[in-house]
Amino acid sequence: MSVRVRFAPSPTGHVHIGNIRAAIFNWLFARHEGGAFLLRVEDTDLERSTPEAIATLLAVMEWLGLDFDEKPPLYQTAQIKRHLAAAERLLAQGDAYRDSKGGDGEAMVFRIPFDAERIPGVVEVGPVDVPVHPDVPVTVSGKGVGYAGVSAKGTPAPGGACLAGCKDLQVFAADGACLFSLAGKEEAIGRGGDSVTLPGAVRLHFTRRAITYHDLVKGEMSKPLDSMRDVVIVRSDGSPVFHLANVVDDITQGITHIIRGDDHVENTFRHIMLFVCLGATPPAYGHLPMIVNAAGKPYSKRDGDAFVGDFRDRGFLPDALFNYLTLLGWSPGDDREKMTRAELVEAFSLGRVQHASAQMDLQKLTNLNGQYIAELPEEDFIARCRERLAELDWGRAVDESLLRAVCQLMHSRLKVFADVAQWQYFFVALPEYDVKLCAKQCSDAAVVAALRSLSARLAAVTPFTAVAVEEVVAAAAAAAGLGPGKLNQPLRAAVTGTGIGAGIFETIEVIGKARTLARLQAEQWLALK
RNA sequence: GUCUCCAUCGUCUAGUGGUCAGGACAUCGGGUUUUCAUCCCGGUAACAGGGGUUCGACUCCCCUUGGAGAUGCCA
Repeated sequence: MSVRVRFAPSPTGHVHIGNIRAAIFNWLFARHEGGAFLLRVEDTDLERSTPEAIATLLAVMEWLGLDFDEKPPLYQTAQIKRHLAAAERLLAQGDAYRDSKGGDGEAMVFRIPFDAERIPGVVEVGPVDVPVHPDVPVTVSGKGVGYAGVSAKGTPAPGGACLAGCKDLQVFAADGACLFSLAGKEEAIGRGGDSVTLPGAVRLHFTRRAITYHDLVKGEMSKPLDSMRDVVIVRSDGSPVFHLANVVDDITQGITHIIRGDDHVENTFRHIMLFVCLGATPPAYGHLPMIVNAAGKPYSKRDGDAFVGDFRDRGFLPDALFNYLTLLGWSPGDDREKMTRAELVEAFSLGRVQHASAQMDLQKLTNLNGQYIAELPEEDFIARCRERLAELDWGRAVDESLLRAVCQLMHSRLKVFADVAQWQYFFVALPEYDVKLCAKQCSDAAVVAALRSLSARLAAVTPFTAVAVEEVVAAAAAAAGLGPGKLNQPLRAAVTGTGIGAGIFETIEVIGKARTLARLQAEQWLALK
């Protein structure tokens, strides 16, 4: 059977970086295997799943080049009938029951099957004894076994298990008397509605069973059935719960491999049971480690820079972000880091995915982005800069030849497109001056005199080239008794207002004679001292 | 509390019993006809702790510590 994977986000308008990483890994896996990558829009939260939010989701995927197969995508809200039908089926089979605990009406609850052996991966662990607190009566019913454990301090600690977790259950009192034995009563209690309440019990004895599966990333996984509870699948208001909807949709879409975040490992055990009880073969699972913030904590709504759109807005290239994200929690096994899509598709495998969570490193992303920008063809680079500049009020109608000259000069040092905002001095008549910098660079009397002498000297320079300017500046510095190069930074401050940039003579050539002279003569660099 | 998962430089990672524990980002120092960046060269920096198993553990097992997730009507 060919591989079919899916990305199933709930569209909220803000696609989280962790979610999109899951999408990327699914996409990579599908492309590597030559399978299908499907999209499912889990739009059950009507409040947040607006048409705009869905459009944002699709735009982000397109931006990152995450093309999906079998359009249009599956919309979860359109599947409610299937979800509910599945719930009815479970109810009819005795794999679910109605319960009113906690809700207004009756919710529907999936029962962990007592004959759990029919679930692939369920194994018998062996007999165990669990101490219980005598102050809290033990209850045994179709909803499970209720009891209180004993904490380290000897106080009652909340406990409980699904009925299937306690095969061959026997309940004992302090004097050793057997208060209850489940053997032979499974049917009457499980589906018949019988229940018993047993005060004074101190010990539970039963055969422990566990459900296991092989995780494509983490390896063998196991969970004792007695640490599981039955699962609500339909709310008391009649709406399907995530667990049901998710599994039913995966069956509908014929998903063979589920690759998702670590936070779902716990759900996997019950999802496998749901698949089997709905007559489907459980898919293979692979759980990706989470991406955490700089503090090592999971990203929350409070963390500003965790949305994909934010990275796009700050001027990261989609290929750079894509590449960087593949490196979070995965590596090709050799020292390669900067890799093309084709190389990533070729090298990707779930077995090489990390088990532990990864921290986002903005500096490394930025560095990688700089590498991608450096490789951009000149025309492409210029186009992106123009687009970016158009967002700034002084960058809206820039001269084309000036723009090209600036781009050529600055290309190698741009790491993020948002930084073109610092190019103001190339385009305006008078730049904004860094007061502290000017005070530092242009306070010396000899420097000031040399700078003043420069406008006359420079006025005579034709053509106004970097080489010619350099000669003149060197001469001016020498005439003022300044060492070679000592006038360079003061000149930069006086002409550009900043202390950083490309070579000063090249920069001045691009700025041009007229504006250079005007800035020198305006003496803002001095007035602001 | 209980259950599940996790643990190599500051960060991302390589490593599947024998390595001077490698690379990248960051950082520090030097160079590229003395800004910043690029580029080049070099340095600092890690196996969470304790027990085992073994001739020999980063690597296998156990415990502790720390972190994350789950614990019936969020997804």
